[in-house]
Amino acid sequence: MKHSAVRQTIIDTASDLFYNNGYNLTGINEVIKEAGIAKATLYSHFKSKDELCSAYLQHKHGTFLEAFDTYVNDVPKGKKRITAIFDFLKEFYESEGFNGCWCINTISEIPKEKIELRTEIKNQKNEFRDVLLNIIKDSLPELKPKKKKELANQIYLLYEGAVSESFLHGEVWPIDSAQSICKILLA
Amino acid sequence: MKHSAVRQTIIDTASDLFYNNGYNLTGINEVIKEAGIAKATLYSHFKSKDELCSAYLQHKHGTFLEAFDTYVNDVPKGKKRITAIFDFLKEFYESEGFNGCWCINTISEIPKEKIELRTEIKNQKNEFRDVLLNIIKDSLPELKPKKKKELANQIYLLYEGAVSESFLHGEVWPIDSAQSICKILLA
Amino acid sequence: MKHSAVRQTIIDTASDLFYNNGYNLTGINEVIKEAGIAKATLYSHFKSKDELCSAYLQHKHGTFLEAFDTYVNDVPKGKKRITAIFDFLKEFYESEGFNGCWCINTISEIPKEKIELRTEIKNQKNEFRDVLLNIIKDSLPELKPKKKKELANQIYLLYEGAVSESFLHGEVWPIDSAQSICKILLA
Amino acid sequence: MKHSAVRQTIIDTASDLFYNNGYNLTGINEVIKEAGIAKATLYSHFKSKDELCSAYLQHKHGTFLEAFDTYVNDVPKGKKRITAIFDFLKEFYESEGFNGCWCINTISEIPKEKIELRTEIKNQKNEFRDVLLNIIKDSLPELKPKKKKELANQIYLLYEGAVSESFLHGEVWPIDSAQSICKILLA
DNA sequence: AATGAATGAGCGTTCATTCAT
DNA sequence: CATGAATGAACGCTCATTCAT
Repeated sequence: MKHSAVRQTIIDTASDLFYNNGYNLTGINEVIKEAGIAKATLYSHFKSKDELCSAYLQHKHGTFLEAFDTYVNDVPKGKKRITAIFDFLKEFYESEGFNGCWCINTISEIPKEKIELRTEIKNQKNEFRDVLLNIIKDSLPELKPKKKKELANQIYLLYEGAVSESFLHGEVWPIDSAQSICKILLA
Repeated sequence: MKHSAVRQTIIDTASDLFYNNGYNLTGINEVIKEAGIAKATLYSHFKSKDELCSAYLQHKHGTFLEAFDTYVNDVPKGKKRITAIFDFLKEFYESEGFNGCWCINTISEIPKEKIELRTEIKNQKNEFRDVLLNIIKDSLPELKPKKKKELANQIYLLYEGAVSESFLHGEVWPIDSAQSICKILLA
Repeated sequence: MKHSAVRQTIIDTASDLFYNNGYNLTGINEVIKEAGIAKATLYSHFKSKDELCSAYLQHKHGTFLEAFDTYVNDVPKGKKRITAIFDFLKEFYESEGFNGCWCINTISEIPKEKIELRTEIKNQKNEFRDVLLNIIKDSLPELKPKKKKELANQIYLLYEGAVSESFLHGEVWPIDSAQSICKILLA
Repeated sequence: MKHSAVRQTIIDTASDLFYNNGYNLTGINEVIKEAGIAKATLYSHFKSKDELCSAYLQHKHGTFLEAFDTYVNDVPKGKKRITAIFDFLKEFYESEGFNGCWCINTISEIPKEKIELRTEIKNQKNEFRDVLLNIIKDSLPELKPKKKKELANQIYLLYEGAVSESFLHGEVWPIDSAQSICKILLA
């Protein structure tokens, strides 16, 4: 197996385990056993569990953004596309293995001193806000720049709240609620 | 020192440590050292770390609800009181030691099998929604019952999102954003 | 409750727990909880768990000897009475809560240095051998003294083996086997 | 040191300690200190103390059976070989570190729920009975099968009783007594 | 590049016992 | 005389990481 293929196997395996069972609750031994590799192999690809955590976050982020873009861009521009953001979330919520937001989950598990991981998480969220802003720019070009940014932040806030709360309660209403608020904001 | 006083010392100490540094990242040894008690003393008051976790969650919830009620009920009834919810949050955010939501933080740290803790967390959130609903009933009696409940859920969602996001970014804008949306909903 | 009554309650409770669940596996807390007394009350009656262990052994021994005497002396003198020893054991084996020999069980659980407990156990066994010897003297007066003693030791050995092995296997055959050997010895 | 060598070192060390000082009275810390290994090393070889206990029992059993076979098969076939069983036991009793029967000792120390260990112990005893039966088959082929099995059980019972009692009293007479009974049975 | 045995530090928990009240 | 809160020491066990091969 190619070097990079092993690396990807590790990331995929770790991602599933970290996301499903929690970062601290998943031991290195579990990862290597599931990935079918030796312990030192893991440490030759990632110099610490934290570094693997970083790779996990990036992997989830990349996969998410791709799925998100694909879904949303498939919807006609305009307000429809904006509210489709929450349709996407509903699908995400209903998909097998939904476990809330990896960023929120992970930030609770790591000590404050681990600046690099916390920065990674902030960056992801900021990038997601940019993605939302671009969708707005595309879909609602008539809005003033300031208004666009404000709306992006609002939708971001609703989205994040809906992820957390639908997960916490195990119920879909927070997503519906977020979407209904979104429609009001667009009115 | 009275028995119940020791118990409260343990809860206070554990609460600070769990909330500031994380539940799993805080060892029992740290709690007893900080509380100045022996390990067996802790275990005579709480039969497991999980039980102490439960006490921690309840302590935070109780303290929070009291401060919340005091603050909000001090504001004249009506829309003012509703939007004051986010003024309270801003004070909470700016207070020393703000570390986001103990529920969201804790639920990320515990395995799925720990039903009791997860139930405790859900109950707290539902109770908070009820508190919001009662404020609405008090402040906006003219609304239809269904509308009241819907509004309570919306404000709950905004509040929760604002807590998480202000903490994650270390910035106040999510609270402002939530409040501005709230005002729109009340318009 | 009278002082001595409390003491007896403790001994009875501890005896049941030590015998059924093992000496080391039974904690002081379990004893006091079951006996319905305070911890310091126990320690006012027994200055250590070892001392309670001693009382437990003596209690079992006394109860046993009484039941044994009653049973055996009810059988007509002669060889019948000797072999009835194993009928008694069969009843003991079949009684609820049979858990082998408290001496053998306990001696495995305590460190070699605890001479007092080990002596207590040896004394019990020697006393039991004397009891057997007396039964033989009573039942088979025609035997020579040396033969009596030899027979007592043999029956003792068979009895002890039968207790241990019936318990270990959870089967009655070792008692039958012991009895059949006994009959040969008497022939 | 080879992997399997470390494993054997652990078993040897644990066996000495468990057998001499008792299973519950011997902590894992004592085992690793004596074996000169790290705690996690022990747990990489045995996933629990119980599993180590199982290895200890098997080790004692194996060593015992080998010594037993060697000794007994060195004696000419016939009644001599049968009674030599107790000569072997006398040597065992007189050997340094004799501490009774590991099975009897261990079964007193473990809770009833530990079925696996209790089964292991029963199996060892049954295997020993089979060994005795085979010696009888070899040595006294003229006996009827039923008689052979009966005799095996009787000798087993005498042997077990003699082990326990010689250990308990610290005296050799139970072995002599058992052997004398054995001779009667063979007469 | 890959292995897996070995580690030191720490985990949550339980014990028999003491002592101020 | 009885209480029960508090203790220090030890328990069995798991962790992320290293290093000789």
